[in-house]
Amino acid sequence: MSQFCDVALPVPMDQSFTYALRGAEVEVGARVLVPFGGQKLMGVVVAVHENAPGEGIDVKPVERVMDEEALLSDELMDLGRWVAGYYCAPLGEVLRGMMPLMAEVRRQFTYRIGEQGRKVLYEAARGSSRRSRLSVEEQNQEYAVLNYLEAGDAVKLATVRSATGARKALLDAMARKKWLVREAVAEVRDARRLEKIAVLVGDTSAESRVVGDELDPELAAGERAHPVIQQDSVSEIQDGESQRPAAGASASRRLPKLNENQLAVMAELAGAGGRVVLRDLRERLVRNGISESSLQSLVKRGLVVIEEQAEAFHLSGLGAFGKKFAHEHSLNEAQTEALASIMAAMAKGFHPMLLYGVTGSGKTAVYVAAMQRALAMGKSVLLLVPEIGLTPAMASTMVAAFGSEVALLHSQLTPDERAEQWHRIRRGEARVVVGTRSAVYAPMPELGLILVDEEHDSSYKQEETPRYHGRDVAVMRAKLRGIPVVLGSATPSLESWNNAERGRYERVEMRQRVGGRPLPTVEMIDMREEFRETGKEQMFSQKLIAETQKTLDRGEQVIILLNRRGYSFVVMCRKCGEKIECENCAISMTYHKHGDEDSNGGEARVGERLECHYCGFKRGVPSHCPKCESDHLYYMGAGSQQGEEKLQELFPGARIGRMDRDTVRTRGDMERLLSRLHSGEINLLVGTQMIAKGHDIHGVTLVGVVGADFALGLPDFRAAERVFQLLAQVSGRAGRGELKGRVLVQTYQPDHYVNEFAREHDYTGFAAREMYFRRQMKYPPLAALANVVIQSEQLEEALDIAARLGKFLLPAKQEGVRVLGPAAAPLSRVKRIYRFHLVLKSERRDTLQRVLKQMLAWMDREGIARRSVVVDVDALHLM
DNA sequence: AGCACGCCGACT
DNA sequence: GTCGGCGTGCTC
Repeated sequence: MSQFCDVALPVPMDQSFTYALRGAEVEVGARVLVPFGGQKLMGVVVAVHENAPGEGIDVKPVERVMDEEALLSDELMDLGRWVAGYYCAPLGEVLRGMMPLMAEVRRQFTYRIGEQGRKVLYEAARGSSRRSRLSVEEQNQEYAVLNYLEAGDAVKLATVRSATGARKALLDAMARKKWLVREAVAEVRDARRLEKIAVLVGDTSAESRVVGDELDPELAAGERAHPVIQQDSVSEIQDGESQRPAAGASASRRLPKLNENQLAVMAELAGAGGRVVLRDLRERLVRNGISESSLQSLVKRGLVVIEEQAEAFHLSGLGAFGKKFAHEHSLNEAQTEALASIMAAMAKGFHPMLLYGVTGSGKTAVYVAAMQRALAMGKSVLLLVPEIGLTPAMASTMVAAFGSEVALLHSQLTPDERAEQWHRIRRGEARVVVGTRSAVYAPMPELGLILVDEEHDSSYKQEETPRYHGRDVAVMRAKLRGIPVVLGSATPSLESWNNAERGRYERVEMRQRVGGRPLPTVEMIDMREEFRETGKEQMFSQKLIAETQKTLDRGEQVIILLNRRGYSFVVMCRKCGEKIECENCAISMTYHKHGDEDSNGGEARVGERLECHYCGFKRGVPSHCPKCESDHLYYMGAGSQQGEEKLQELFPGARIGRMDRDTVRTRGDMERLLSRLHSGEINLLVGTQMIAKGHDIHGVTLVGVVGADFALGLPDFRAAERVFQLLAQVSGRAGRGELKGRVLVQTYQPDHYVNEFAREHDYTGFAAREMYFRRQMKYPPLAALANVVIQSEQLEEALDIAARLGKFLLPAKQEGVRVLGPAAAPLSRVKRIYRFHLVLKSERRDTLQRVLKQMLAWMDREGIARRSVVVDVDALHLM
């Protein structure tokens, strides 16, 4: 039995902490609750050993072992260590992000009366009053608290508050002046939601907990007709409290005479397989005119027991598209070949593949087929998707194909639901996991295949510590497990493309659309020429307007991409040239004309406003320039809201819908909008890049692209790649049905290579051209890159740290690390925080990593707070 | 990060 | 003399 364990805690420090076990047993990968600097924290055991830490360290005991066996497998622990090392993030923070079980620990405080408090109370009783600056009510409250705690027990915050009405701040203030003693406690609870089910006796499952007294309060107080089983074989969460199994269930089996209603209840239960969720059963009984007392009698007689089990997971709103996917889908030749390659890889151990398939080539069908094969081989499968909420069709396809074997992990789950799914997966109940970024850590037994859909999508990158890339973690997980990983995309990231070119990934191509449908033709509309001809700055060109009209007249559908939210994204004063910026950010505010929260059939109409798209700050629309008082305010730059308005004017007969973050907030919004598109209720859709995401709407034959080349001017080495991806993806929405599609791209730079390659659907050509630029400039994927962002609310502090880091990094240049900056970040101030940055590039990733680690260690020594320096390894953008 | 401790200025 | 604000440094 070991004496000590090292624990990784969710604090921004690159070290673990040693605790005494005092006889407790614990495995690496288990969670423990430990005291830490006046708090109680949940951490993960990273080592168990006999080595007492050095002199002067006051080793404290582990307060509680939360898991008897490892919650995180060796594989996931290794993955966590890799993520921490690669992304220069503290292991404890990485591990916290790997298990969404924080809902199971509630941090709390208790308060009890201190010596000083007793003295105060004693003096008050003798009539002497104290001087205080507090209000009379607050003083009274203080005395109420002292009175309440007089017995000396430690009482939870919530209890003190409900008894005396004292706020937390008041209690903390009392603790500070030593009237009270404050202590951190942490409550552990099971996050699984439980539901009651009625079970025909003889059908009890070991996983359930019988609570038979729920239906009849008298029964609970009096004699029980059957023994109560307290059986909980699921041991992830040890309550630590008494939960021992009682004697087995020997249900009394005198067969009494049952009346008609009771027999009906029995029949109903039997007909449903002997187990029915109580809520549903009650509903059915009511419908059949059977009173609940019949059920109660059966419970009393021990013929039916009420158990609790973890509630079945719920899939909301998947009905709309659920039927689309046939189980036995016939694959075409390219799909069959792709499937064969994946299946061949299953025998090879670690084997990364790039599935490059043009839009509409049927990648999803290949995924499903591969997943079914893997399941048949007894393996479980992980499918990562960018954002489930944005592509409900993917979710419903998976549910249609895999039913209750699938667990969906998406951002809209509550912490409890997330924990519940996590346990379900770990128990092996869900052998198919479909989820966003963090699902890459799903605790899957027998994981045999990982698929990453739309692997180029930027939502795979976490934009806070640990700043990992879900796709890259997926590849590393596959490597650690020795299994294949498939990265699918119509527009692969240059990283993955490069890996395929170098032979590190097997490349599998699907160059044809399913059903032999052609890719749409893509035409550029030169907006410079348009301006010369019309002399006006128009949002939509004559040609796009004419073609839209024709398409609508033919009864077909049109999608128009306008990749900016709001009405106008710059408000400028014509007299002094001042642009209205956010108070908190160095960013132009966007004008929203009547903030229509729900223009797609909704009611809410908020007044017009200016909005900052970075921090969310909103303000009213000024009538005068805030700087020079002139009233010549000028609204520039059209967003989707204005696009919708203009289209309404141009096509009064069209049935227009809008898809952007203002109109689509939840998955439900998205589903409703898509279903109106599918039904043809909407025939003209305008929106931001959301509309480019994998939607499969057969009636769309024309796609218009407005102002996409604006992004080419951004100070970002990936700008061209982003625009190409956007053009290719949105083009992919056209011509998915019987009729051929057409794409019209309005641009001021028709000769830009992005536009030229996009016109020809030539991803390969684009990649080669772009790779040349990256090679010359030593940008990824031909160099490893890290963005080091210095941030502080104080400008001087930010400048100072930036300068010191710059100086520290000077010698790194000798090691072949290029250091750009320090310089103001392109977003020089966000949410009141000033931002500077340094960009580090190196052809050797290990060198870059070493330099970053040295820098972080040096910062520790220098006392530079880690929160003021963000290290973003493989940054997707340098803003 | 979050928290305790300690120094200082403000106010009774 | 007392209170509370905030900067500093530590957490096994």
